[in-house]
Amino acid sequence: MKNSEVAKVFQDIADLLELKGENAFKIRAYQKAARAIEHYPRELEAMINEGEDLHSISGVGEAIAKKTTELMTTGRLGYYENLKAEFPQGITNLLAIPGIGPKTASKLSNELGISSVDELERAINDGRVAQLFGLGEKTADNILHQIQALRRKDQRIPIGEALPVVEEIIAALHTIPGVKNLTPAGSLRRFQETVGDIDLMGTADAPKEAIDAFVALPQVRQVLAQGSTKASVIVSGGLQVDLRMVEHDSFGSLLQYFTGNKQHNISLREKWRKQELKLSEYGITVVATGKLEKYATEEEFYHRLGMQYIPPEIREAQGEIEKAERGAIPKLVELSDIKGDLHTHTEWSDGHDSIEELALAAQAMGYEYIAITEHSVGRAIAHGLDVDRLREQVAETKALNARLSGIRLLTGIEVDIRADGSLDLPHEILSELDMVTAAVHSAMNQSEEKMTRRVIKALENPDVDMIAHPTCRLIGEREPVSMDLEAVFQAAAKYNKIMEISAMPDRLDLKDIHAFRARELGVKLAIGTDAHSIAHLGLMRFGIGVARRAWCEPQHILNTLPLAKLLDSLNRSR
DNA sequence: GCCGTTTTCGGCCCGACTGTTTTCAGTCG
Repeated sequence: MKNSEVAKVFQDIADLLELKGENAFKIRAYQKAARAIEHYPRELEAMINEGEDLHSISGVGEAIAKKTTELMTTGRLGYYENLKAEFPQGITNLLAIPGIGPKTASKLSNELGISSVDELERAINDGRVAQLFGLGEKTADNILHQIQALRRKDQRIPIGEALPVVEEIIAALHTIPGVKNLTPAGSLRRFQETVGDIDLMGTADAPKEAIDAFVALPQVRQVLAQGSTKASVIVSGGLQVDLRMVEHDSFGSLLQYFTGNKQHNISLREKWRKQELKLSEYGITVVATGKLEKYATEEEFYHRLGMQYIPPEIREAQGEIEKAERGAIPKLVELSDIKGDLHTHTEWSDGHDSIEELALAAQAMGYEYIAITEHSVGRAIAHGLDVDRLREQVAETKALNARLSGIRLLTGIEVDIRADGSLDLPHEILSELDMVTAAVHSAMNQSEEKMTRRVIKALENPDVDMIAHPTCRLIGEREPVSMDLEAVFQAAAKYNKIMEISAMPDRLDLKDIHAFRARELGVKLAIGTDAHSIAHLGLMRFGIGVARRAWCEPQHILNTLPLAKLLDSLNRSR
């Protein structure tokens, strides 16, 4: 059973306990454990099989460890089954509707016998919901809107789609006088792979007037809530944007408060509450005196607490708070550390631009090198190269190297790994290239055992330097292939091969927690954009986001190396 | 149910907005 499935069971238990009116801290314990398990970089199933202790996961104690083991070994959980039997089936679906919490869901179930979204919609339409004590016309109407919105949008959107939207809104808000410091917060700032909504922070001479101007922007389609310091709106495209404004001198505290993640903030507040300090978006309040200290920057905020600054991408309650107190937060890799792109396509296969155009664009970005890695012959649909065309293309690349200065083109290929683990181009040609990247593009539904053997066989092949987009997932579209990543990483470490972090926003593959684990195991990583056009070279920042979430420093990322060292590291001696 | 620089019990983050029960509970992030 996958970690994500276990996490879902504990989240469901938390929902049911809420409906039951259980102790709020017990509910929170289950929610916290569910999140911790979902984001844990190793599969719990393997840990249990190897007799490892689950208590090492923060938030998992004796009871939840025991329940996890029962779930993993028997496929079911008695406690969960009993709990479910106490409620009508499907009732937790009501909790997924914004505005409906446990109290409202219970009321709907107990007084109107509602246990599904469809039933709820009917009850609103015939007026029964508005008549309930404590609810009313307005509430019923809001719920109906939320149900309709829920059906329109498919939950979370990839960060690659959200970032351009927020950048457009920021540009629009900059036209409001007295507004400064506009910055996305929340999951977007932490570079999580998908975001549910957009949290936007800013400061203003007069926050309330800025909020009023915000809701009047032409992009705003619907105003969900509006107060003196915050507003929530739906913009065209259906995305929810929450704007929060404070006065300029509190910006650091505001940004810290709303960047999260939730557990990072809760841990921090709990810790300092014991020291009689209250942390909020307005600053730090000394409880004894009631004095509020304001912080204009996050750096000052963390330093006041005797901690190093913690980069947003690693604020995930994964030990970063303790490390920051010891001064042990590493210097994470940055976009400016990147010296080149190791995964690009040109018009020779399915790319848009010529080799020269791509080379000049890379040079303009300050890169020292890019690898040209077309598809191989097996990818007919991508106009993949056979031996003859690849030789021609390599000849053109080398000619360009002779002509261009300041940028080095590496000859390469993104060669298909066939279903049996062999490559679809022969050693003779692969051995002539600067760099060989191998990737799975077919037979993706193989069993975990087969797929693992297939990829490990490619790693064992001396011609291969790197595995591209290792799990082949497309966020929101295609599930990752079934593969024992732990075994693959161990093979990659053994043979000194590179695993790619694909910066393509709908891939981000390896994903954060997998890159984290690979780094722990000593696997070399590289960030590639998989650029199919010049514009795609700019996607590198998304790969940097993943690498930072995986606690990668420059030395963990191969394409931070200058050209000579990179060539040494590839060690192909040709 | 978890956890420990108050360590095996007694705590457990903080504030904003909405609608309605008009002083506050419910919900959200």
